[in-house]
Amino acid sequence: MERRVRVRFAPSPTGPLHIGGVRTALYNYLFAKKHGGDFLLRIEDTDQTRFVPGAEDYIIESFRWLGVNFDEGVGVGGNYGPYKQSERKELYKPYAEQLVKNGWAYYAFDTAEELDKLRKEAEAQKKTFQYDCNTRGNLCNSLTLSAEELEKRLASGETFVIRFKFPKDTEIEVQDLIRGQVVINSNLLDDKVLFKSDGMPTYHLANVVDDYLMKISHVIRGEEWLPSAPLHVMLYKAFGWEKEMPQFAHLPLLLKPDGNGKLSKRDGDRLGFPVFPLEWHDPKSSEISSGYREQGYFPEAVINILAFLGWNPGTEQELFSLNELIDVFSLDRISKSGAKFDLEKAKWFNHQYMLQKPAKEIAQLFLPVLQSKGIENVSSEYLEQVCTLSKDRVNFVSELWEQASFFFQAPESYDEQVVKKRWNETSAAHLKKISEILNTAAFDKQTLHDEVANYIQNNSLNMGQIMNCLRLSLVGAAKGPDLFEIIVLLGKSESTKRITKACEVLG
RNA sequence: GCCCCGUUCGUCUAGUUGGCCCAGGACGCCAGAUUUUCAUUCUGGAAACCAGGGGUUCGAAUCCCCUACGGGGUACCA
Repeated sequence: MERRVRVRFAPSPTGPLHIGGVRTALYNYLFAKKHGGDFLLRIEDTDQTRFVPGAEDYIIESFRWLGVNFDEGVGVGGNYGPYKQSERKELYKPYAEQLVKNGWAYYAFDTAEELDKLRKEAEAQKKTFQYDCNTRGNLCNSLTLSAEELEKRLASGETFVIRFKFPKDTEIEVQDLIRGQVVINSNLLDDKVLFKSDGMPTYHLANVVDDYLMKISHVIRGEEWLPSAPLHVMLYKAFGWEKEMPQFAHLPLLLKPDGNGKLSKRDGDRLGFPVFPLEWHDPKSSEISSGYREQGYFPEAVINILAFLGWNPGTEQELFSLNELIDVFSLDRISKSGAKFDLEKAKWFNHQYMLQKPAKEIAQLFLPVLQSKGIENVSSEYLEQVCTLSKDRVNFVSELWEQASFFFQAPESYDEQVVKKRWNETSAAHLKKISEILNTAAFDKQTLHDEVANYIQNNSLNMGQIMNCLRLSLVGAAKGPDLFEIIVLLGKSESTKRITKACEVLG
């Protein structure tokens, strides 16, 4: 029988979630929905020293904005809770001890300082110290201590960690849905700490135990986890959970757009694109990192951008809604190599959504911008029409002001380049005539166009010359949509007023 | 250092079983068209000899090996 698909996104709340994480979550979500399964949010806060206040809410808010919804987990509940590892704290130790009992793990009493020293010594000899099958026999642990000594130490409350005991000379196979089979020899692996001296499990233990208890069917996570996948596979074996072991899929990483290395938090503001879904105010440094939302990206665009960073549908279609992505998504179309973020393409995606979106929706988003510029009392119809005329010309709502401000305030100055090129001593006289036409002709786009064109033709004038002067007087620059659309929208009196003023100023 | 993963236009990538690929699409770039301007739009173009070198084969981007380069890991972080 097919197992029910259950996947999880399991971030640790150590700061804002970056887009690599968002993409991982997205792929999990798409996979779950594609197969009619469940998508859960589990918070992995086993490292108490790295906890950052606000990070958890940030994560939840990010996915709410993106429209990626969890079926279960922190913030939504479910039958397998709690979904925050710190709230499951008590549950892990028995599992670790079970492994000690059945010989798959052992207590270790070496202090962090002692191990540090060993590492430094090894380093001095250009070697690497590893706590493994070759060294554990010489260290302080339940494999080397006598039974009485061990008993004494445990009874006295001395702190310890529990380490996994890798068997010697074993080829460990990991089946990866993206990479195929990966094999590694156990002698190369170190005896990872499963349970820390502060009473918390490490990622490895908590992850495997929780995935098992939460009946996770597929683990889709970043490639940085591939090296520890053999450990996880062995843990399932050690617990006797081989049948319940999820399938693994390790995603390629998101790389810096320039240079080398994986995308980091710092890259965003350095290179002019956000690495976070939402703006993040660091509680400690009070540093602000920009977010897609605040930069004016549409959530649909961000989804689309991220989906295509490391995956593609194999067709030439590039624009997909979230639901369409669910339809066509599959893990075997994920590429193996890392992807660099392309800012230009990201803008293009946003532009595509700008084209698609109804003016009404854009108007809603533009309203706050107008208010910030002190523009009040604009009718929603007027605003909407401005958006209809202008939205195709920008990538972001925030650029709309630059493109369309003249619809709300008369030009204060006139682009000098254009003045120099187009305005001459006869311009004012002609514009006054055109102003008269505007006042007498039927006030619709087509009629106005024809009348003005007639005037220009009858007087053997240059179309470009006159039209550009007219535009200059209304807009103040050589930009904007169709001139007669502008005139009709601005209205008769405003248009003539602007023409008159331009004639006065420019002579 | 050691281990693992990867490598097709500047970027994202198609190319899954070797022949239809002297490699296709998209972004960006360049040119032209349209236009009263700017932008959109449309048309066209430059752009990867498939990391390099060896094989296997009648035939390889596609299979094998080596090298180089890139990335990840190597913590009582996730």
